[in-house]
Amino acid sequence: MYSKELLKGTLSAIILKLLAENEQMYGYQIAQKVKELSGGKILIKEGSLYPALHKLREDGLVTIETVNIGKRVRRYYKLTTEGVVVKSDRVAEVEDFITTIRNILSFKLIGRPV
Amino acid sequence: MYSKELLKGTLSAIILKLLAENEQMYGYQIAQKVKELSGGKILIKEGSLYPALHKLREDGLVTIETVNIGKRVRRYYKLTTEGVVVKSDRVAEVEDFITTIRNILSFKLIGRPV
DNA sequence: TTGTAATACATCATAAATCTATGTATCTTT
DNA sequence: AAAGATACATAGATTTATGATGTATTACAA
Repeated sequence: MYSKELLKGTLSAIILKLLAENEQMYGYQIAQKVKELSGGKILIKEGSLYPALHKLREDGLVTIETVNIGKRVRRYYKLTTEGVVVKSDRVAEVEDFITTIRNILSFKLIGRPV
Repeated sequence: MYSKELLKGTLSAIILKLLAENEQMYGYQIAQKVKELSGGKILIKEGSLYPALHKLREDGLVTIETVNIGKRVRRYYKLTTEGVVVKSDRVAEVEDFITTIRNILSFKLIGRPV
């Protein structure tokens, strides 16, 4: 796991990005997906995830749909129209920021297979 | 300027990196250098910079030398032996983190292999 | 069948880091 | 003479992630 401070400012961008790609996801699923995509290096804790999702809701960027799976509750999150727009802005900002940091820290570019 | 949260966790790595490259620097100079290297996109505020520098001192990563320039005080910061080691760790961590985030957000690299 | 891990939600108190605002003071340029 | 740049510093507010804790169901292994 990375120093927890590093994640700050990027978590909402990550969530918005995943929702943009997957149409709808529930909280636990988002955490698992991030764990998977990061090779276990980013583990989003419940205390981070749910407040972040509720804030996205408050900001009007996602809608919540509650579904009962058997006796268990599951809440699906979907991007709103505004959420789609904000997602692009946030992701672009993180991308720009990363480019700047990489310049300052003199990181080399390494191609990754897609 | 980026969302201020984005900088969190990277500031000390940036400072350590600059000190590793420049042997000794003073606070104001560090702020100016970061501004320059970031194309004006990262503006480190005094309220961020000086506490960060003092913390590096407390952690034994830098030494401080006070110099009088005319009647003005200037404090030069230099990496300690431990500071050199920690600098490499911190920079590597940020690099690794950035790579992970880039994967998740699917940033494209110029000239990447397909 | 019992217990443990995984699934799935949630909140509160805390910690860490940066920013805003404020302060002091000198030097340079107009 | 005034304004802006240089140069340091701290207190308090803010943001955001985490740790700890809580509830409850489902699946799997001992």
